Amino acid sequence: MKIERPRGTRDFLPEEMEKRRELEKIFREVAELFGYREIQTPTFEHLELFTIKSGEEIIKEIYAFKDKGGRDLALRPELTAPVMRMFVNECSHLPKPLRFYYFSNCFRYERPQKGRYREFWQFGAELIGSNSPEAEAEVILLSYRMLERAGVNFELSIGDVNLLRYVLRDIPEKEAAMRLIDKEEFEALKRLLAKYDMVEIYETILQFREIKNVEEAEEVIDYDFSHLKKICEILDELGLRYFVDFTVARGLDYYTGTVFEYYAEGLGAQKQVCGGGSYRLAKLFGGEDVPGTGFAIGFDRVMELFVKSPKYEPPVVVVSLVESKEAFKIAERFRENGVKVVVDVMGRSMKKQMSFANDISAEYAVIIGKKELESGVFSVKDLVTGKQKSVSFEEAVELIKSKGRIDEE
RNA sequence: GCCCGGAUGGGGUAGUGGUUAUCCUCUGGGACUGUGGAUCCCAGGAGCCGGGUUCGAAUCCCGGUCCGGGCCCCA
Repeated sequence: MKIERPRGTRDFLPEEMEKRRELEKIFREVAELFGYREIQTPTFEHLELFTIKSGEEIIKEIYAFKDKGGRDLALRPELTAPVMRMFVNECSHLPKPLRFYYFSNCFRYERPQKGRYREFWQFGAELIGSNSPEAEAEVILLSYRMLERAGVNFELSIGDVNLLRYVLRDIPEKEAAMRLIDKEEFEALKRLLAKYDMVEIYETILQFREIKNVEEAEEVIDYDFSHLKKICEILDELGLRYFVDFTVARGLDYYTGTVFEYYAEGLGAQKQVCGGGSYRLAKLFGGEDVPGTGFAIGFDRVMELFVKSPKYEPPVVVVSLVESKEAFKIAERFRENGVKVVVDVMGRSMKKQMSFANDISAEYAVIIGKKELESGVFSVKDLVTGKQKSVSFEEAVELIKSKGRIDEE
């Protein structure tokens, strides 16, 4: 009986893994260029951390369990809460702003589908200590550059939950209305608002749908847009492409203002590749009321769109006709000189060893027989040209490292 | 949690209520014991799981699991 992978999990073979590392490297480089430093938090936390942030009803979407001491724990379903917990626990005294980035797996108990898995990876960043327009512009810029470098074709929408709260200030069911706006279920929204005789608010929200920038918004509603305007000024100056979209909403009330989302084509129903915004979470977790701004990129979704594939360098094959310990010694000499080599561990004939070298697309074979062992020379065969020559060890290393071709015997 | 569609060697597939389940690829070995790629030969390896119908099920039916797509959700 074969043991299957748990539902919604994946195995990554070398080729896929190399591609993932390549994308990860790009994200890291960009984050570090912005002065962000990597952190890591535990894979599991107290369940409470997540219920405080998101409410009891999220338990059904979480891998929650009791440990042997009866503690209620949960595999992290996201990273903002753990990062803010860490901040409150041990970083409150550090000079602000703090710039952190992370790349970790998260777990959610949901129905898997394209771009959605039960174990998935998030690459994110948090700027802690400020939610000024500059802080928010920086975080948006960082996420923008990361997705850009990854070659993703995306659309960026920037919204303001404060504006929505302002508009909905007299509605008893604010949260529900917010959700409907986020989901763009305007008919249901209309019914909800009609209940409270607030249809004119509905008209205002409908007008929001048409808005593409702050100037247009100012004509629709009397509201202080200076914060958002400042962000837009910076982003415009840098040539970023985005839409102001006030229907970008969040159901939870620790979001304080600016929120943004990135969408990409080609992912089916799961087309959001990144989401972010400003929040006040530190206080919820028992710390001072320090604001933060951050985002999380759905790493696996970006992977679906990430085409660049690093070229795999096959190893040099040491083809041995002598005792294996001699082959091991020679392989070690090459490795000490930075040359990636493999030796036969299958007890194969020379012919088979050559054939294996060919199968893995090796460019060079180093042949070690009695002759070579006695004379101390190395027979290097260029598997691209098919030509071979006898050289010293140093010459062999030099040739292989420079990827030189052997054109004649 | 809901709806739809799938599942045959490691990968890709054919077929059919009835002998030993097709072909390609792959992997290992050999032809060929100091030289790869070509060719040929041999070997390995499969009907998701459980139940039902039937003389007989991989095939039909039901349930489950997993995968894909959509909904819900998306902190």
